[in-house]
Amino acid sequence: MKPTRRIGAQDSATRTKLLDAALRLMLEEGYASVTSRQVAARAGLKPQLVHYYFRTMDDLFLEVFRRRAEDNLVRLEEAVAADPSLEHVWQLNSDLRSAPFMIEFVALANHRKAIRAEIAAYAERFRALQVDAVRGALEARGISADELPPEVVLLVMTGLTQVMGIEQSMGVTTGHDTTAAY
Amino acid sequence: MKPTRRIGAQDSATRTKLLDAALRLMLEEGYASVTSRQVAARAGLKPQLVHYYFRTMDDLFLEVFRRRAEDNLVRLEEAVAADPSLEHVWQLNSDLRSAPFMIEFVALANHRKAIRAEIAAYAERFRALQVDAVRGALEARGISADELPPEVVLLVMTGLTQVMGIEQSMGVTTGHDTTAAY
DNA sequence: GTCTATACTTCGATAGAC
DNA sequence: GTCTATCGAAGTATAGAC
Repeated sequence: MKPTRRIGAQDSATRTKLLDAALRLMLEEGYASVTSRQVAARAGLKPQLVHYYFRTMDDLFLEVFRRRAEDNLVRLEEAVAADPSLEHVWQLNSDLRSAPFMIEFVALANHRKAIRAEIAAYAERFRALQVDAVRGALEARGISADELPPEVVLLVMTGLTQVMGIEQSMGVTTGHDTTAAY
Repeated sequence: MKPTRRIGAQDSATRTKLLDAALRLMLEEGYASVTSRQVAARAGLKPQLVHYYFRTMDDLFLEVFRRRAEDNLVRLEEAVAADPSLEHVWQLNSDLRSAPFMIEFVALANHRKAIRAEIAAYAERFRALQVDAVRGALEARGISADELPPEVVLLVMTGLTQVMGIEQSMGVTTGHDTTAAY
C-alpha cells in the first residue's frame, strides 16, 4: 500500500498560475506541448511544482477542462436567461471562441478514458441547457416539438458552426458566405 | 552550407512499414504518441530508421496524411461516378470511418504550419468534388442553385455528420436518433 | 542504398529538505 | 504547506559503418 504522496492545496495561488499557464499553452501550442517543464516555464516556476499540485499530467488536464467548462455552463445559463430568443441562441452557438478549446480536448479525449468521461458529462449538460432554450424559443414561435424537434435544430446549428469554425481556422472558406447569408 | 543528410528511397518497403505503423499509432493513441521510438517499435524496426526515411517527424506526418488523402479523393470520385444520387452523396458523407483520422490531423494542424497548409489544400479539393456532386444531384431533382445552393446543403450535411461522429465516439448521443430519422 | 552507434535534450514522477 | 534534488526512461536528430 503506497502512502499516497502529498498534494498541494486546492486554493494555492501557485496552483492557479499553473492552470492558467497550461490553458494558454494548450491553446497556443496544442496539448502535446503541455508538459511539466513548459507549463512551469510559462508560469515562471520550477517543473517539479506541476507534480506537487497535480499527481499526474492527466489530473492537470482534467482540472484545466473543468474550470473552463464550469464557466461556460454558467455563462450559457445567464445568456439564455437574459434573452431566450432563437436568434440569440443561434448567436451564442456561433461564438467561435471556444472552438479551439474543444478541438484540443476532443483530440485528447479520444485516447484518454478519464478525460473522455469528463467531456461527455459536460457535453450532455451543455446540450440539455441548449435544447431547453431552443424548445422554448420554438414554442414561442408556435412551432410544436412534433413537427420540428429542438434536438434536430440544435445538431444542425452546432454542426454548421463547428465545421465553419474548423475550416476557418485552416483557411478553408468555400461556401461560408453563401451559407451564412442563407 | 550543410551537405543535406541522406534520405532513404521513396519506394523502400521499410519506409512503407513505418508509414503504416505511424498511421495505426496515430488512430489508436493519438498524434502525440507518434514518436520515432514508438513508430519503430510498432514496425519492429530501430528508431533511427524513422529519421533515415523522414528528415523530421513533421515530414512523416505529412506523408501519412498525403497517402490517405490521395486515396480518399480517388475513392470519392469513383463512388460519385458510380451513383450520383443525393442519397448516395449523403451516405458517403455519413461514412464515419475517416472522422478519427481528420480529428487527429485537424488538432495537429492547428499548431503546425506545414501540415495546416496541406490539409487546407486537400479539404478544398475534396469540397469541390462534393459540391459538384451535390449540384448535379439537385439539378436532377429540378432544384435550381438559386433557391438552394449546393454549398449550403453540403455544409449542413458535413456539419451534421461531423458532430454526430465526434459525439458518438465520446458516448454523447442525445438527439441523434431523432435527427437521423428526421 | 540501408541501417547502427551515439549525442544531447526533455519527459514524468518521487523522495526528501525546508 | 511549499518547494528542490535527482532518476530513469523516452524524445529528436546526426555521423558514420556496412
